[in-house]
Amino acid sequence: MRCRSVWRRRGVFITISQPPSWTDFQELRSHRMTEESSPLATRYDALPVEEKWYRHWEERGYFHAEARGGGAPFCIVIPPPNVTGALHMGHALNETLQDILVRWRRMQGRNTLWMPGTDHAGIATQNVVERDLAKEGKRRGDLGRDKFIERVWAWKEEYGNRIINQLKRVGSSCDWERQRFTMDEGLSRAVREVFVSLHERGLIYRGKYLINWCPRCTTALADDEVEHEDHEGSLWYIRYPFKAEPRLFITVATTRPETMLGDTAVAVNPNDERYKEFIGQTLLLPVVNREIPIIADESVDPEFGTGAVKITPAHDPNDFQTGLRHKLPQISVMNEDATMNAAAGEFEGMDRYECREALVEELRKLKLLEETRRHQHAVGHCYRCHTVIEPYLSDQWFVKMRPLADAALAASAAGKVQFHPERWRRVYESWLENVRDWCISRQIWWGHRIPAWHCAQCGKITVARTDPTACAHCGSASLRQDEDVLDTWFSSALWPFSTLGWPEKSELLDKFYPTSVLVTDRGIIYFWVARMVMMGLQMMKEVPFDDVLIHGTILDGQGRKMSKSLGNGIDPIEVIDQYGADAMRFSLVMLTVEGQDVKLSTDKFEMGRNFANKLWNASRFAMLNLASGKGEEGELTIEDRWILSRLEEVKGTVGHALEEFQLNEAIRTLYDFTWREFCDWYLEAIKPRLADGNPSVARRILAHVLDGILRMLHPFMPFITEEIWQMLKARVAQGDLEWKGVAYAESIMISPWPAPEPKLRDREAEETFAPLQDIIRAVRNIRSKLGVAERQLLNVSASVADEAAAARLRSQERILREMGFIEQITIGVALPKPPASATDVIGQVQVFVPLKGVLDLDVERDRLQTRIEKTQAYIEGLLKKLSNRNFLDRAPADVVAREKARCAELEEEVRKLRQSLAELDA
RNA sequence: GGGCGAUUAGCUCAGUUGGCUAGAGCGCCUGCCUUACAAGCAGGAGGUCACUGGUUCGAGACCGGUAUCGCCCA
Repeated sequence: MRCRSVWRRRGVFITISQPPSWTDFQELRSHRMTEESSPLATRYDALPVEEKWYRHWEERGYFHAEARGGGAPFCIVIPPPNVTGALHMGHALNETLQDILVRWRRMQGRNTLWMPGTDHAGIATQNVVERDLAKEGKRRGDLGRDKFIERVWAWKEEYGNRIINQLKRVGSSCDWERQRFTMDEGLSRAVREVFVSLHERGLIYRGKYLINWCPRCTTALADDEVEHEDHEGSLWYIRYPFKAEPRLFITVATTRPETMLGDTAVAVNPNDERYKEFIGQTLLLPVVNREIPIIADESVDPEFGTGAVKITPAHDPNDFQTGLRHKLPQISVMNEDATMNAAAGEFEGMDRYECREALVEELRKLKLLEETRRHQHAVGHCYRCHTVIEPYLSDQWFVKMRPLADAALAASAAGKVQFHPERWRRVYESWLENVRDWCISRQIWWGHRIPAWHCAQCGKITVARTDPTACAHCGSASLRQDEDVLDTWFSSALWPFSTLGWPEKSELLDKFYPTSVLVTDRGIIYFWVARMVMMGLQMMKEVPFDDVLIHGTILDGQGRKMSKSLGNGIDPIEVIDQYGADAMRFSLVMLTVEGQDVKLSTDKFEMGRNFANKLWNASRFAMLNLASGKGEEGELTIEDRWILSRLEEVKGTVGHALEEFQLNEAIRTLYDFTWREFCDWYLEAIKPRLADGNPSVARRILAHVLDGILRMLHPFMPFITEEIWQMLKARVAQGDLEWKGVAYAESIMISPWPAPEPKLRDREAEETFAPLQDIIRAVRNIRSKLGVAERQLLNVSASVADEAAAARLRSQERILREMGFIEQITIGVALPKPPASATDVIGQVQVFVPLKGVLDLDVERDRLQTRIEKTQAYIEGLLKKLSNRNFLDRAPADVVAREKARCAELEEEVRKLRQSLAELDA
């Protein structure tokens, strides 16, 4: 019967007698508890609790905020998830952090609005619906624009709320009554107003430029929507013959031979001696036989390839700029789907990669291919579909970024937008410093259609707030609206004010703009955060938020990003089903420190589940004891004073950590306090007082401290804290157990946050309690090492330095006896060591535990020897320090004094331990 | 090429202005049915704080350099 836990752990019975397993025992016990003693199960069951309270909160309207509500405003706008999206761990973390801030501020009495919603995710959503259509063998062109958009709306109605419902499972206390969508009428009006307004100010323009083109989505993309990846490719060395003497040639190196069909020059560096004499001469473009000049341009790197580069203004961003400088023709050789067009001559109709192969083969035949080398280079991919981007020449709409970016830079420089952690400010700033104009038009159908009309008569464009009937320039009625829609991020950039009612006058906007905090991942600092700041400054004349909290990215157990293609994601909904939302939230916050990435695996959630269970059982214990009898007034004992003082400190630490966005520090503090102090020491300390049947002030303190724990934990673990708190509230009301007049509201989520009251710190109690803990631990250690059962009552004597110390310790005899399972304790000055005693020394106190017949001399000798060695090692360190003249002279006096005192104390400890060791055989 | 981050116990991570013997969770070892909790309790083992040079009375922390891994930008 000695190794049951082993059997249970291994799940195998290895004895002949087959004793009952632990699981059997547990079932029996929990059955007894639930049936006879308490309606509370020994294991916390999260799911029903979470479902119940979320519905309750929503029904009571606790999430709802009004402009006229009391308290200083606190507002967070949600980073709108894609309407096509499904909740992933990144969302779960993001939601959790926002909900903590929101619930905390709400409890503090702030007028708190958490504005939720989704964005229409133009390309992504269109892709999803097109895939649906493809199953029916149709393409969007078969439906036509209007029918297709109807279809997308229908899809949105059916599936668009999925992610919202998933956010609710996390516990998010968003004001759902105010939920918005970027394609809403109101938000669409905001988009249109901003577009027209920026156009009027000359900050939006249209033009033919080289943009990033996704041939699969057949749309333009913004610079930051292109993901660069290093690819192992080739560098082809191609000979371009001179027109005047075709046997001579210049060799150029290129990674993209197919674009040579659009070459309009070859460029060399003007300082490159090798080529100086050829500048101005004419080459014959191979295969095509077009005459192209050799030009000189500073931008050419003489070190790259041969130092001579082909210039293709219509298919390369650098060449485009070079082309402009030298007024070169722009010859586009591809169609929208990256097949070759008529300008490619014999290659027309081929895909760009087919063309590459065919062309290289052709060059080889012509003996114009000099060599091919392996070459590592960065290739841009579409961030939505991962197709290789084609730099492509086309008419697009742009936002002129320089003036907007400068304003955004000024705002961060002036400290109007604070990043947490602060280092992200530089990331944001360096993007703004280098940003190029933003291509905002997309050649798709799902999105905000650009409010610009092309006149068939004069060819000019009319941009208007209301649909025009006549051209603003010539009055013609033959107008056609621009086919393009706007980048989804254009509407997202307006989110902090468009959701609050802008461009209408709105009380909500007046009250809550600028919002308080933005919580997001570093991945969208450019896409979204910077653009919101720019748009906020342009349209509202104020930054959209004061603080930006950048949290880490969730990675898998091996440190890789979670992705569908790797299949390494953890589904938050499955985690919630298995462990509970509170457990998930707790674990995520425990693991996420100051914006560091989080390596996650499902077993990490056991931490949260175990803590929830611990809290549940501690509360269960409290409920059982608060159910009977009233909490009488009376003298506070040492453990009461101690726990109240500890609670006070925790209130301060947690509040301070939250102010500093150190949510991890806050939850860690609460975890340690709840488990290591409240459960391990306070609950254990008051058990005898509760059990002896005498009315006790302990009940009041118990209720009070639990209340404080629950309130502080509520933002982190909203469901379990509400469940327990409601029970506590009922007990407190029945038993008249209020302490210090703390009011119990209707729900914990609208109860006041525990305000720190530093004057309630009781340092004397903490200083008294700590050595008591040490003595108890010493007795436990002796028991454990010498094989004495934990609850076997012992007689102990404690020898102290003087009568005053003895008196102090005697006054705390009760708790020593109760927690140390001591029958009789003798406290005196310079007591002799009883025969056959185990010993330990804690500061000035020497503890003797007589163990006649039990004491194993060898074990005790080892124990003391180890203690002595460890203490001695520490003393040696201290002595070294204290014998250093420099330390004595230069370290602060209090540090020196502290080390001296510590050293003396430890030397005394060692002396006593040595003496005990010597007496052992006596 | 530039920037940022990481490197601390077997694993995952804390360690806030430099100062008690570097902590936690998981894992590991010993013991435990202890009327809140075995998702637990009590006790314990386990660390050249990546390497290197420096600043300092004192460095896991501050400064310089190196290495490895990761992210972002070009």
